[in-house]
Amino acid sequence: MEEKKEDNLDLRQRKTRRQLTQALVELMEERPFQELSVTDICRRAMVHRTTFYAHFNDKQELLHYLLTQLERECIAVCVPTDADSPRQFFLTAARNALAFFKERKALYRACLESGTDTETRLLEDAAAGELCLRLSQPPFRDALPGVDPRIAARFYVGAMLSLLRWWLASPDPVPEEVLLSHLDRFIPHS
Amino acid sequence: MEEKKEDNLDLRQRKTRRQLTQALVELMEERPFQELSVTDICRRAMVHRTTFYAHFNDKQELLHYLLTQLERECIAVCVPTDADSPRQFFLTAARNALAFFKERKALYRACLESGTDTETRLLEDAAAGELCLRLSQPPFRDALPGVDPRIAARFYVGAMLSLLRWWLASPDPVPEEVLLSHLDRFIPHS
DNA sequence: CAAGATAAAATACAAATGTCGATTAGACGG
DNA sequence: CCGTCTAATCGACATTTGTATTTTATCTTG
Repeated sequence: MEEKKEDNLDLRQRKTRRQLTQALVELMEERPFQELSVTDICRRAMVHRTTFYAHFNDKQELLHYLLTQLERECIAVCVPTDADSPRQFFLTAARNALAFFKERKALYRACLESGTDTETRLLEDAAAGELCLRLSQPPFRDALPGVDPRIAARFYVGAMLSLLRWWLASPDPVPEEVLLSHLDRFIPHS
Repeated sequence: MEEKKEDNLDLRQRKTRRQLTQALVELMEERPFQELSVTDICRRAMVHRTTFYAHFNDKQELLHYLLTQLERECIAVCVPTDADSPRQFFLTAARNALAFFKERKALYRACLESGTDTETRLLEDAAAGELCLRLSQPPFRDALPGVDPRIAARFYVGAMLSLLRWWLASPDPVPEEVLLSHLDRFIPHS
């Protein structure tokens, strides 16, 4: 709703946003997002309901806001700082992502079960953007001649995230190393 | 909600379900799903609101119902009947899927913009299941030694669908042949 | 076709949603 | 520190949601 820089917001606004997101996180650990009402969230956050509507149009928008922050954290954590090939870059990112989500399984599950899986969509766009950027810049620029970096980025990010979703949702998941070794195998060396 | 065989439902039930789904399709072409109320849908469908709740718990459940039907159609249309290798199988399926969604862009967009992109999630599960099944049965069973078919299926289906989403959402999409030639390149020959 | 089953409609209700305008409290700059 | 600006609160309101109960209409089966 608000499109401001987020940092130069009024102190009061940042405070209520923190209270609301915090309340949402707490409540999502108790019961599925679907069953939460705006009234519930406001009660928990000790924020007046009209104030909620001054910030977000509905509860999904609050969730979206929360997940955008999470996504930023994910990108920051997972993108490798050093890699000598696109292949290496991607494999390291995949390994990092696996670790990142393994520790956030609870929140992740809660979001998936909420029906609106905005998380992976947000993440997909952000990650594909990041990878695409790398593929079209100096270090890796000429490593893949004739390949559209946007297509390559979407392809591999989509593959990885789909695998990740499946792995996180599986009641009896394949061992992590098996997953990684398959990834290693599916990605060409050139 | 109802888990019956769908065919042997009471005539009256099938009728109201058709009316409701039809009304939803119509309304989604007028404005985003989010802005539709159960009351709206019932008014358009000429079905009493309490009857709606006898069939579905909320409007997302109706959407889910609609998309499940669409997904069945998609699988039926896209899965190749003949293919002599996993590689060939997948490439043909991808080509078919591209054509299928190109003709349903409007509905697809409407669903994506609705916030709940249950469509692609449903489709991902169904398609991955289908591919996995093929990869673990006679014709292709031994084509990929040492590969877990579930992992391979998720990987390639995820890649394809992510690309598809990007392609459909792009205001100025890459030519279809370019997309397909990249796919051809990204999938190993073995 | 008639009897019994059951889905749809009608009515009513408590709770939640989304939006007002008016008032109070707090943040920020000079 | 004080004046101004603006966010948060309050109270109220029309609408929507989800459910329960009763009545009416329609399908199915023998």
